[in-house]
Amino acid sequence: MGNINIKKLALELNLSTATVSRALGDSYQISSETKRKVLELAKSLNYEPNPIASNLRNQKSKTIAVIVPEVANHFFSLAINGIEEIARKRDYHVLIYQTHENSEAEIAFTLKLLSGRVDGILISTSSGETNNKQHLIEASQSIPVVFFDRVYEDIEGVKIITDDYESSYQAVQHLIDSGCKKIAYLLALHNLSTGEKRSNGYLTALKDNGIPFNEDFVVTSTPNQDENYALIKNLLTYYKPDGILSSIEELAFPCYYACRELDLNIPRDIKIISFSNLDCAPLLNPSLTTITQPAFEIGSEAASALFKIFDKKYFEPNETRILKSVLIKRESTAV
Amino acid sequence: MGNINIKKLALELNLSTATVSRALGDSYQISSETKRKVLELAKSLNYEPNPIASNLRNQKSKTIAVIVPEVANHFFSLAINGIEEIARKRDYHVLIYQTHENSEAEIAFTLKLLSGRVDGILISTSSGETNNKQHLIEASQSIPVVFFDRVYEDIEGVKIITDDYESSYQAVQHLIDSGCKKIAYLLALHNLSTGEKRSNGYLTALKDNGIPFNEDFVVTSTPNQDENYALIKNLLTYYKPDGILSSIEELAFPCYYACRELDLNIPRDIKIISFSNLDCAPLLNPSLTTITQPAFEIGSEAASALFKIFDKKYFEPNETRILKSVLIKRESTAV
DNA sequence: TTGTAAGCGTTATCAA
DNA sequence: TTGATAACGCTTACAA
Repeated sequence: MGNINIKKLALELNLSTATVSRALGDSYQISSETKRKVLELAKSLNYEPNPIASNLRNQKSKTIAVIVPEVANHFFSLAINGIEEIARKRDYHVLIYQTHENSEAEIAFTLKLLSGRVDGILISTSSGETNNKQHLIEASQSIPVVFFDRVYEDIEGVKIITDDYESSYQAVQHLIDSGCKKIAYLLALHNLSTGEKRSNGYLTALKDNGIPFNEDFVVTSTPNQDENYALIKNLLTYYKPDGILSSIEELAFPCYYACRELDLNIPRDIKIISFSNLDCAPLLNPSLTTITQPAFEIGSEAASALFKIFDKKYFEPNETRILKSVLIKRESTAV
Repeated sequence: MGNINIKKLALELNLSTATVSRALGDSYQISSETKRKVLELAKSLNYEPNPIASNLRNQKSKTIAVIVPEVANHFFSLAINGIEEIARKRDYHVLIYQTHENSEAEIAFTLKLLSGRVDGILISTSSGETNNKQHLIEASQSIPVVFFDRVYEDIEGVKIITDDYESSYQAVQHLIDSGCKKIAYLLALHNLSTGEKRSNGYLTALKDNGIPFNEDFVVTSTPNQDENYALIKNLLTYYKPDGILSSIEELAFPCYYACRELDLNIPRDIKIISFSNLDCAPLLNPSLTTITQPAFEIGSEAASALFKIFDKKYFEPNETRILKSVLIKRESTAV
């Protein structure tokens, strides 16, 4: 089972471990006859090389780490799917770490990974309160790191993101075109460039349409879902917006529930758009207009970028790849 | 960064590597003065021990593997979430592998993992056509393995599952109680005990209610989503069931779409229940009656069981933990 | 074409 | 309380 190793193969065949190792590696130095014998015995004994020993010797782990806020989130699980598929093609292994939006956890994971456990890191940053980036800088100085979706623009590194500003702008424009005058914004990821761009899209679209900004219409989300629900209900009750743009998927459902409870009809009384990768969006009641990010592609692009770094050992330090999201108009913003 | 090791610390401090190692491990044999010096230098140089070397020496990887059909599936991503949380508490690392329901892939992953890369495996089996289990038997003979949700009952091993038979039975009973007479079953996982139990629940509930079984009402799902959609449309068009039980989440949406296209009203013309962990079920149009499995708990229970095996080095070879699913009645089965 | 031996970074045994 | 050394399983100069 697990405990058959090169030494035993060598002993059995009256060869040196070196020869066995080379035969297994299909080295040109070894006679085909020897290769045949070694391979035969290896197969018959179900020999599998110990990757840990080989990693130690080769100073690489054939493993990459993926650090995300949550696995159980449509966007991230799709991204992981994309990452895993690329890693599979290269025979790499994928370690998963969840931060639950906790910076401390993110820092701890990141630093622990810099000593050989992985050859590279793919990270979508947590949006915890403490705007701590030192660990990200250290990480990218020490091993290849690719940032995806949730990034800090001011950190040097390869980044795979989407056109957040444009998407957000376009969404607000769509709300305005559909007749909305009082557009609320559910703010999240505020300390990240990702969130900042989404906010800017909202603000600029308002301005370009001559709609004055009113901070009462901005709800800042919290890590607590109940609290978010209360905040949204409060927004709907006291400020009565006629349109909502939610900057993250997690806040779309609470909007629906709050509207139900307050007996507001979507889209008649209020129109809703959300950044979201929910595949049930078309089946909701009413179906939800979404800004949908190419989550799978973000993952596979990020992984590909990482492998490109492995291969070339050179890359533009600030290469950024921007993928396009799509605004899918559905009933929740119907006129 | 990555390349500071015990040897360098030892050199710097004029100590042996043994002493440094012991100091870092807080061994009782080391004077507190020495410990202080070592720890201080280690911290100042940002030293992190190389886990690969330590793994090789200790013959354990502090890593577990999770093998699932898909990451981007609500059930599995929740289960992974549960697994990750437990692993985190024990300072274990989690490797993810997706089989995409491909037995070949599952076999390859499993066998590759038996040579030291991981200390244990958590697996939810793929339901590929070839009913190949040899690799699972080999795996559990060689390292600790815990099976969850999708299992073969005839393989020895620790299993975490749900009450599939009862859930399925109860769902059909609910359909019958709601007035359905022609109940279709969307069959999946047929080669696994999991699927078999769900089928049996369906069959027995029909029998107990004096409803003759009609094989035209059973649709066997395929890996191809378009084909599944066509099969369901065909079922609805030609056999006109008045109730559907879907044995997997993936087939619930196609049912909704097919009903829309055929202008069938849910629940008036046809009632639908699905095994599902979709959190949008209550917001669908109409809201979907579901059998919801405790996905997160299945994951955390499975991980806990694995760690129990690590700890005790002993366990009942066929210990099975059965968690309860819940039938949540919603509009899709309203009378 | 094959063998010897060193070394990857740790840890544990044994001796001092 | 500390040090010398071997060993984990594999790969690769260097030698034969």
